[in-house]
Amino acid sequence: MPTELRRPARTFTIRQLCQEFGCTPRALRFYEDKGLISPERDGMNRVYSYKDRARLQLILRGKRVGLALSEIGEILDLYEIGDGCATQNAISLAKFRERIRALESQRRDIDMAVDVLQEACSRLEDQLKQTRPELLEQPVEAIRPRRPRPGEMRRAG
Amino acid sequence: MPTELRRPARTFTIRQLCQEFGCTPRALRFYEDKGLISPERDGMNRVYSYKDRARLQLILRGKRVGLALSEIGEILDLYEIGDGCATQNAISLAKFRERIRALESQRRDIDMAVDVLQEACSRLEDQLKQTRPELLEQPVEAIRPRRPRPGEMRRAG
DNA sequence: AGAAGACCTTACGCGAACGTCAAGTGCCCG
DNA sequence: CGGGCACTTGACGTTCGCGTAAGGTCTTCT
Repeated sequence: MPTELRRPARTFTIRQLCQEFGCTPRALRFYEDKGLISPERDGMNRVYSYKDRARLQLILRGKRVGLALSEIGEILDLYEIGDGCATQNAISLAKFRERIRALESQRRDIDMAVDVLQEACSRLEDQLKQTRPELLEQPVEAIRPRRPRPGEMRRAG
Repeated sequence: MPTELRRPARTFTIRQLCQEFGCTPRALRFYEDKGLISPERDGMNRVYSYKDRARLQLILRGKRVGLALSEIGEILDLYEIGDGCATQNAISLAKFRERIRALESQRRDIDMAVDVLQEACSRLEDQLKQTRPELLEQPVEAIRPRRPRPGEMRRAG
């Protein structure tokens, strides 16, 4: 089975990856600046491989769960090690175990937050059913560009 | 049943809450500045009630799941509404539904991240078992204050 | 030829969430 | 009554994760 059939050796432009994952070119270049991805070059232009794409996916996932880019970098490095320094690996291992515990605790937080929000939604629904049932099930922007409230948020940007 | 037995009407100083929840006085004042908590005063000093404490807990939970302080503020406000403007409530409802979806997706991300990390841990363990089995099961700091690596992270703070 | 895109680099800017002084107040303790 | 501690209010500094010009290169279309 020829290699180009097993995996078409496809490459991606920066724009393509951005569209696929919903991020900006600036962000990708920023990640590269931080050493998280290192695409090939065609002249000046960046050329991303499947591997780069996979890394990007991990980066974005990590971000969404609140990892800092530096932490994501450590995790990504792991896949390049192979025969690295044992002490270093031991440190990584301990760190990752900590990370796992943190993530699991975070998952509990999420569950609780969802509960809170869902209870809040029920209360709101009840109220709306009694007053303005036609406003239910609307997407956010279909409702109205909110007028300025008096005591909204004191100095928030 | 007298009230002071049902709930001792206890209050907290800023330091006490900080110790309990592992944050700094600066952070608490910052949240207050943003309108997320409004403790009473004894002269100049802040006096936190059980209610304030509960709000703080929600704030920190929200933070850990990646909510911005402004979003946390909206959620907290909900518990003060009662008979608020219906349109406003409808907007809140839609927003919260969105938030719930986001959180559930985030939960999936966490599950995947945990998988990644756990797989990574297995690989590291295998390697260490073959090379330096005595380093296993150590907490991070018991191992060694890491020596400076050459190509660590190019410009990360 | 000229204009339009898609890419590049450099560099300054920004908002969020605090950290970190500096300077003052109130209260207890020896 | 001086010292120390916990608290206060500014006000400026910092880090992270990019956004946003400004200007240059290369290809491609008309």
